[in-house]
Amino acid sequence: MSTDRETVLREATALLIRRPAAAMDDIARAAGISRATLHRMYAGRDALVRAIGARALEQVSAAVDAARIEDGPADEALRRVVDELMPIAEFLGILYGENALCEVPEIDAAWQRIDNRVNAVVRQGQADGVLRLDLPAAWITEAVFSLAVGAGWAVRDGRLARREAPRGVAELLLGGVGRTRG
Amino acid sequence: MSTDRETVLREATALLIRRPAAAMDDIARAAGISRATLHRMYAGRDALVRAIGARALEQVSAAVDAARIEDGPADEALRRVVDELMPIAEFLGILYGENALCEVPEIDAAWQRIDNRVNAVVRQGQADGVLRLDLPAAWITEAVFSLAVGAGWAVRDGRLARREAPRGVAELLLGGVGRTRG
DNA sequence: GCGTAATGAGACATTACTGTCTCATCTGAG
DNA sequence: CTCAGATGAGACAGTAATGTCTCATTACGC
Repeated sequence: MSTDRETVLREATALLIRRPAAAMDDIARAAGISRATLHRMYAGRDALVRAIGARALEQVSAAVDAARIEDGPADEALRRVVDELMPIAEFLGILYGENALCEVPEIDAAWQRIDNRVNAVVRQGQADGVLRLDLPAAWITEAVFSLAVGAGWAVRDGRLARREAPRGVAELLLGGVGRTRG
Repeated sequence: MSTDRETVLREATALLIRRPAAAMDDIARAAGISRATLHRMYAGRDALVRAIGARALEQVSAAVDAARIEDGPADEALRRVVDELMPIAEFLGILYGENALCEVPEIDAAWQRIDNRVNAVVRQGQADGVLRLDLPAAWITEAVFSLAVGAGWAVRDGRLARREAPRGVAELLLGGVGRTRG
């Protein structure tokens, strides 16, 4: 079948999100290839999971790049980053779900760089008076990703329309759900 | 060591959040008991995981009860439920992390009941004009739990002070992070 | 059509975890 | 103190997954 690494990684990701304990056999079948080929492409399960993590980080990093978060007001930057993040929420989700990835130094470092970029934008937004000062910047940053992941799950489970997701995340993040400012 | 089931479940939960693939051996050591005793307390790994899920649901359910979410305005109800949820965010986290639990009918059903209770409060809040109507109730409900779990992670990793967490979640949820209503 | 490379199917040994067992030791009630 | 019950340490077989291998078949460039 489709033996290109892109497809394999995508299918493997999709499966591992649902069943993190899936065996190589299941992963291979999900990707439409044999277990032998999967082993030829990746030295072992660890290597595969690390490749998935690296790929996920590439996607997230590219999304943040595409959002040009360093340009313009922080609130608009956050809207853009959410817009870019939602289509790849699955990749973001696996970075959250597969805690084993945090123990890979390179992956953890790469994640830290992404987190720091968003964090810097948040702090800038606070300094510019665009974002609230009474919430820790680290928490706002965490919320951006948490909400994106949560919305991704909701979309996958059919509780939230895909086209509603980006606006839903951005509106909730920036404006909150209350009609009177709490 | 401490052989009461309460401690064992708590330690097992704490470990499985970090390493969902942990072996019975690791779990026993983390709980300070021998693998033999762990097997005497729970018939097997499945039984242990299901017990953890059931315990987690009890905690979450008790938290929602304690918050009396059906009383008073919805925004205040959400603040109370966040206050009650944060101390047990780890239990909430494992319900999100251990996807295997969703496949246990009783646990999934119990979770649905909790989700529905919060969802009903959200819809009531929208009908009362307290919560925004332009965000799906299901998404707001999802966000409550997503933010609580995310804040729990941030607290565990030292990125957010524990005492800041409840207010941080409630403020972000209800008021958003922007200084101008977005 | 030919030949090289890649794939699929499956055998195989190895490893890791599980679940059960025994037995020595410890603990606590009477 | 004594004894019953609980625990810890570890042996043991069974099982599932891994990683490596071979070989037949397929796909593809020439």
